Amino acid sequence: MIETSLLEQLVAFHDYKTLSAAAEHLMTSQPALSRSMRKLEEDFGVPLFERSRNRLLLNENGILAAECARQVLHEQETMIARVRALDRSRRTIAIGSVAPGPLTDLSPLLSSEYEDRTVSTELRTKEELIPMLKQGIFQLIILREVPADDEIYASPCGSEHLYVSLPESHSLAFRKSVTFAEMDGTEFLQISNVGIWEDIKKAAMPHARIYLQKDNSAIKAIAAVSSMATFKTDISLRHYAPEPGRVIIPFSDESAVVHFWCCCLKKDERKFRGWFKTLETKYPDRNRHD
Amino acid sequence: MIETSLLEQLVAFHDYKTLSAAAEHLMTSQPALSRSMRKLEEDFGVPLFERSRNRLLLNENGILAAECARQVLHEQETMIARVRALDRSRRTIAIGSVAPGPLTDLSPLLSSEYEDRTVSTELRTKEELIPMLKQGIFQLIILREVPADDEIYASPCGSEHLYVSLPESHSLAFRKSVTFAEMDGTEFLQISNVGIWEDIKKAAMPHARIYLQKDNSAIKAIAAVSSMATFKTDISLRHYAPEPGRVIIPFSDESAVVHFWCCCLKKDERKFRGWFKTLETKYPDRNRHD
DNA sequence: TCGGATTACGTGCACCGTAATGATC
DNA sequence: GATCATTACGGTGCACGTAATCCGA
Repeated sequence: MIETSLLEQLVAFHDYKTLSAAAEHLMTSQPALSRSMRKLEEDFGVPLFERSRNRLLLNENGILAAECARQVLHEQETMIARVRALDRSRRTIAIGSVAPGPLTDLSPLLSSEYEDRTVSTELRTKEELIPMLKQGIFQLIILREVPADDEIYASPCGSEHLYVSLPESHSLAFRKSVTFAEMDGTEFLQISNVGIWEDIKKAAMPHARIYLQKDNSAIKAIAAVSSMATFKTDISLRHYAPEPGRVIIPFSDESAVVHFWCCCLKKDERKFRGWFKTLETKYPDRNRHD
Repeated sequence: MIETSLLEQLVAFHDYKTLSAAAEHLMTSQPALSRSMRKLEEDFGVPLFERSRNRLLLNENGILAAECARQVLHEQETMIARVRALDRSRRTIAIGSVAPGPLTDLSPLLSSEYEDRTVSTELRTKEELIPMLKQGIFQLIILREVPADDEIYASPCGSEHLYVSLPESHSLAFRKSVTFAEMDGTEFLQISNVGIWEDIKKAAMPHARIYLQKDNSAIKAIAAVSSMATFKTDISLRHYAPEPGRVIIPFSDESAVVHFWCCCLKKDERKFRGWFKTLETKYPDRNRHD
């Protein structure tokens, strides 16, 4: 068998045409490279070069060998990349969700459940999440429902209730609750992407004007002092400090409450035994489906 | 990059399950292998093993690495085989022909033209020869005609005339020539495969009984003393001694004479410049087509 | 004379094997 | 006690770099 370093040197010689240029590029000496090429020829067992006194050229065999060597080296790199990628994936839990709320609640929990692994989160549509779960891109996904898929295990993981944040001066600021119908036509400022809430709001308040802003602290500050309505949820309220001079009012509509399910592949259920136990404790079954 | 020897050792460990067994198989020492596996881990940059105090196991990464390594090693072997095959092919000239006659004449000529290469010959049908020429399995082929193919160069390389060999006692033994019609229905003994002559004989003498024999010296001896007719050609007569007690009579039919063309790929024409010059000298043009 | 390959030569270190140690069954 | 991996240690070979040589443009 032929050592990888020799193949690299062959490829370098093929690319740089002279031993000296290749040697420089490889940060080695010309004689070392010259010897390597001899050894390579020895290992292949066939002549690879045409030698004149001060010129070394690849012959037909050598050209083929260099081309194949490049291929083999590429295969090796692929191998290394694959192993490293596997290792990385073994050290992280990737969780995808249709909404940011449950991630806010669950990712710290996940981190403490699996202390040696890092948790990465991503927002996606349900249509994207299921195939990505199957491909192993995500180990866990959070949906609004139990998917009709017998490869997938699901467990309830809480709910989220939509609120509106209004300046105290707003005409509805005194209310205990509001309806989507009452708020339809209002202008909202919204920070960042909110997944499925987008669709719910669009459906329930077709005339609302929602200004989506990137999650940028400057904009955030502006929103804090502006008189525009913004959205909150029970989850976000638990995690972030209330803004002074504003009142928080729940939407009373049924569609303002969403229940979530945390899913994994059935084949991975054992791996996440501990995690699902935690979920069951934290979110005692309303209507489990598993 | 990772040295090939380390990958081989990894694969051996994967196969043999313990360092000691793998070390024995690799004809090296246990400590050496232990160190190699550490180095391999270092090179991959990720853990490949689960180590207990006196047990070494591949982890998930390691298993993937071993599987990929096996693949890479296989690629390497393929590379080596390809280069060696190319070298071999560069050292031999493979010539295919529709008939054995021209090979008898030409292969010694080829050998002396290309002293450093070995000549290998094969009998095939025209339908097989042309694709095999294009695939590089043959560098030269001999056909009865100029192929209608603009990738192929052709040059005349002589002709062959069919004769019959009869015992002196035969009723036609006194003739200066015979016709296929006169010989139709005769029993012939024929040594070995003769390519296109087969078809010519079958077409011209549909009632002849030709007993094909393997090229076996015992049978040859029998043929020499038997009274059965056999075939000869001007080429075979030039190369092999006449058989005593027999007369050699040419077929006078037009189809008993065949002209041959030596062909190569146009792209190889330059490589065979010298050879075709030799042919042109030996077989001055009757009706060249190139 | 310069650029490039090879040969000559001395050196260092990387790897090897033996032996010892540690650990588990 | 047997088996297996790892650590320790001393020795050797091999591959390296420098320098010298040779050759061709």
